[in-house]
Amino acid sequence: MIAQIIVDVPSSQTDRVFDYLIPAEWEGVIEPGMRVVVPFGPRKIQGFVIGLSDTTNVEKPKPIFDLLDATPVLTTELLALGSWLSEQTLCFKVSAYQLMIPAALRTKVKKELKLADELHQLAPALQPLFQERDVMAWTEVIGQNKALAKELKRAIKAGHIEVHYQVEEKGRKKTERYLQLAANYEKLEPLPKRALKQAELLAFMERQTGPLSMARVMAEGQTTRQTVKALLDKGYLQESEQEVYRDPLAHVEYERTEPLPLTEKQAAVIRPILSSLDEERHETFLLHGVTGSGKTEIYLQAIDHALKQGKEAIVLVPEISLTPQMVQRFKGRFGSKVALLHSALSVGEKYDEWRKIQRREVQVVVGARSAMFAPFTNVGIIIIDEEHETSYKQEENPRYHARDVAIFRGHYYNCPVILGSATPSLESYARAQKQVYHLLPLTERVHSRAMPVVEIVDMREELRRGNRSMFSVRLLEALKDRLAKNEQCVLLLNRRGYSTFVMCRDCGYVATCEHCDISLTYHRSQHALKCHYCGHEERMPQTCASCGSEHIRFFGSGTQKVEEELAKVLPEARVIRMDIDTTRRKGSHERLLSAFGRGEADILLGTQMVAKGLDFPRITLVGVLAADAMLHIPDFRSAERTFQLLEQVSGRAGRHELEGEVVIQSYTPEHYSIEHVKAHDYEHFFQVEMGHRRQGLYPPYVFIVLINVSHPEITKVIDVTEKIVAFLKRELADETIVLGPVASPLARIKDRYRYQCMIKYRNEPELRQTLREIQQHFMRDINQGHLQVSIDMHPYLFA
DNA sequence: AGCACGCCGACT
DNA sequence: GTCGGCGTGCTC
Repeated sequence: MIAQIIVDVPSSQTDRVFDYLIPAEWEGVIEPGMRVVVPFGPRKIQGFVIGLSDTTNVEKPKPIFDLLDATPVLTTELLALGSWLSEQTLCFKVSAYQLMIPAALRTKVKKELKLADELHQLAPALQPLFQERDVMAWTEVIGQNKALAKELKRAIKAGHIEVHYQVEEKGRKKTERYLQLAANYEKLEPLPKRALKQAELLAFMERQTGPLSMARVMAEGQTTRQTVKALLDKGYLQESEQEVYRDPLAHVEYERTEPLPLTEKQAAVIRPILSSLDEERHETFLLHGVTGSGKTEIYLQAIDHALKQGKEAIVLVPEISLTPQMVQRFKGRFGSKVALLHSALSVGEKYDEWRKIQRREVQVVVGARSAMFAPFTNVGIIIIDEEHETSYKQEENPRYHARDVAIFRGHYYNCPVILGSATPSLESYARAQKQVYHLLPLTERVHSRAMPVVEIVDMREELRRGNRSMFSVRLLEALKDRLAKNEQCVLLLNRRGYSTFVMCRDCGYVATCEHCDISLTYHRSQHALKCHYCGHEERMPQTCASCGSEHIRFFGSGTQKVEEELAKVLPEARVIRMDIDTTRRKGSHERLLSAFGRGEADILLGTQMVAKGLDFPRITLVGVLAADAMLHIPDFRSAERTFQLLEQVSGRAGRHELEGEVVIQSYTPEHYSIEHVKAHDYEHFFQVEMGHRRQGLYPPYVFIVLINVSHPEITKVIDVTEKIVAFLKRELADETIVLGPVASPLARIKDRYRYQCMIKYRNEPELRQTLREIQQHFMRDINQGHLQVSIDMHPYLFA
């Protein structure tokens, strides 16, 4: 029997099937989707079995060396998905498969040296190495001593030392010690009279019905490790290891919730979803529901419907740790049927959640992007909440979008896919208009609550009137008003594209990174300058590096600065600040939010992270300090992102009985992305933005491919990019536009120069093949040189 | 990716 | 003469 294997060597030359012989004892045991260890050239490496066959063209296939899994880690469906994904995103097959398994299962190949002869046979220089042991890690010897390495090589050749390859898994299952009485404990010699503690423990154990974890024995039996050990040693107790799940939410209690009665509008929207479920028909729905319209309840009831059919559900939410309230709603409704997968979990915790899914111990997974690969086998419904969020696109290889994966799986299982958003991406909304997706509009808030009133303040006018502070008169008034009424406020400081850089006031010099062409960011806590791309760090300079002037200052406004200003103008206000600095520690996000929820602060001040998912009844004011910060980023989606952010954050106000108000400060209040927030008019914004896209030839009117080339030498980069552009112009259709080469917006990162070119096309059936040829053509340079060519079939980031 | 094989310069 | 530099090609 032959196993078809994708080896764990991410390179274009090994990106194909290799045939291996299945040893007789593993016939019928090895299945597609399992990981194995195989000999590959002189070494041993990991591989994924993707198929079985009776025949092979290989003359003398080598046998599989070892088996890593008892059950497949990849289902038949996931194997197909991986293959499709590698074609779509032009990544290696093995990279696609690695993506689908938890990090704890990734393996490392360890190279070991083993003494295979008598110690004295070895060259004298080598003997000290093997004095105490006969196996050692290759890394211990290599690289530190050239002469020694030479001797080693000779000894290996002579057969005195053998090289072994060990494939090792990174994560371990967590086990706990369990204790129980030994079967024959009554026949043992009685305990000595003075062993009072031991006698107590024995009595305690006699009262138990089954094995008890060590932790519980100590706590409930009021005893210590020494006492336990004494009884173990004497044979009264037996210990066993039991696997336990690391439960990230062990200490959290969830209140059980029941389905809420749906409003008429909600009922109208859920109907087509349920019939798609009942008819086992794949369909992609775009649920366009304004903030506060009750989208989540629709998700919950649709999932419930799928579960009742004995099926499973996958739910994606943007960076789940950011929305504890969302988690609460899922856990509250489905309890232990839910697994959570998000980036705040440790490697081990993620592995445990993944295994719950794999063993069918849960039926619902709620998670971030990668949760879309949950190894379910009977998916009934797939939901992507806040579908416009850019975090659903992975910005490293494999550059995939979770939405595309969702639709693949939806097709496979003939089940509905729901994309939900108050501000859908233009691509999705355009598809809904073309009836590719089924549009489900939900235009009213539940209980017909009013959308918050939006006021836009022109900050130029404010300046003309002599107000140089960062708060407009209107916003300050509103804040004071809420403080007086004991209501709560959210203040958003849009920091994206607006970092704190250091500039000389005399000559205009800006401190930049010496490895990257990008300005350094000032970090107050360490009084240092940092590069956000390579991590380079330097002290804040006293004088300008260019002209020597002492008038060097940092510009830009951080949340800390706003907090200080706030303390000056509203000293009585209690402020919670939420940004990268205050939420870095695990769980701090939840802590800050629940403190705010308990009313321990009046103002929640933060960056983008306060815009999403918050639902507190006492929030009646939302202030946006600089609405246009993001507008000037050179990205065709900047208007779309601005509108989305403003609309999202507006939605935090007045979600319950109290009415909400939004004050948006802007230097370009007439811009359509800001103006249309006023009437919460997505439809109009969409029309205007589509006009711009058509004019500039941007998605959804065309598809875009971004090719980024980087190399330490700028001449090489330009040369390669020019060749790529010339090739593409020759190969692709006349209507297709190839732009470039141009320097990337981040022209240098980590001492590598970066150039890019862009393809805009409508119809190119052979495109992926053409791009593969580029990868092949520069393979040599990529393999040995320092050339990198990255291809993004659907870019969201143009740096 | 590694690793071996193979062909040229500068050393004991 | 050999050691070791790295370009080239292969791994079932």
